[in-house]
Amino acid sequence: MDEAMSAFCVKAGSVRGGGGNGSTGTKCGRWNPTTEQVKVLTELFRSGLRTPSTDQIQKISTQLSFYGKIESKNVFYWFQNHKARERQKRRRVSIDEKDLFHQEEKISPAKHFAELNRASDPERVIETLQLFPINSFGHDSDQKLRLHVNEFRESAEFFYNIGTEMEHPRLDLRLSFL
Amino acid sequence: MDEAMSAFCVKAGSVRGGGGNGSTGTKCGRWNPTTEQVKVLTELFRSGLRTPSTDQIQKISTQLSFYGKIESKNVFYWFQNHKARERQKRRRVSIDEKDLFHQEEKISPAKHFAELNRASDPERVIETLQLFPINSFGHDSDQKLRLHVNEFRESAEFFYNIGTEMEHPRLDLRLSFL
DNA sequence: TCTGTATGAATGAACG
DNA sequence: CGTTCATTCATACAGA
Repeated sequence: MDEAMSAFCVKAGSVRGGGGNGSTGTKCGRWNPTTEQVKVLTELFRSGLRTPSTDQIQKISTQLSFYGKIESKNVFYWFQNHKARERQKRRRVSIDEKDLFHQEEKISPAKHFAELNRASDPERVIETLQLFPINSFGHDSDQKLRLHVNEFRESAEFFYNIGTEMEHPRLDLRLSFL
Repeated sequence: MDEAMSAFCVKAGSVRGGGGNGSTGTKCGRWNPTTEQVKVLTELFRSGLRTPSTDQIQKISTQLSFYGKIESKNVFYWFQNHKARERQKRRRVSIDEKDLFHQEEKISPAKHFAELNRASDPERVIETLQLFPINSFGHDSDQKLRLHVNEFRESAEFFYNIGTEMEHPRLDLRLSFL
């Protein structure tokens, strides 16, 4: 536990861009992204960006600051978390699906669809994302600014013996006291 | 926020395994554990299980699915919350105790006792709990098997160390699709 | 019906 | 990167 905990409050009132965020008073202490910020970040992620470089983080942060207070580390963490959670979720769901046949489907296909939908995100991960430069200040050097390609692997991983695969692992959860 | 807020449960409202579920028709929208499920989870927790591994979560989830609809993430969240709240409560109590010098019992002694009692669980936390080793289908190697793809060890450690002064090119992140 | 509380779910932050 | 912690949001449910 790092007990440093600076905790600087700031939170410019409720300047929050425009989206909802009606949630709370958004005190302070930790970054609370505006809907616009989330939107952009999500879109970048969906575009394939998973591990932005320091430069990219810097740029993204700068741009997002337009919508509200934000720091580089926020962007950094956002991507770390988003990526990690996408994987974690995928892992868990896929596991559940195998167990589904158990008592599955006596319910509307809608539900099944919903679950599948959530888990079926195209695995296409474009590690390289083109952050289109614009000549915002006229004298922009107009350089293409190609963001280097990160290695994308994701090969070896998951699917470790979930218990020798299938047929009900048949282990007893009915603890003695039940 | 999260665009994928799907999952309309429908909860066939019938399958409930062992009866119980005194709750109700349990519509859905969020997991509503049956009394049996809570019982098992609680017992596991009391046994010392605090942070089940992914494997354990799967197994627990599978077993609990007998009592009703449940997903891995539900188990995951359950332990996460339970642990956090126990900790939170404990902290609260200790704070209150110090507060006693100033406040001195505004609440009935009974209630206070109850809280203290509940929070005073032997700190012994068996982080690793042998999940019912019933010699079911045995070969559950239970190993972590974490493949550490060591690439760049710590290259991307944030800390906005923009390093070599590369003047950040003005590029626009306002994606066209926004 | 309204309100307070318990708890499921989500996520920012950070650790190992 | 996977995991864990802290805090907060959202909702089911009990009591008044």
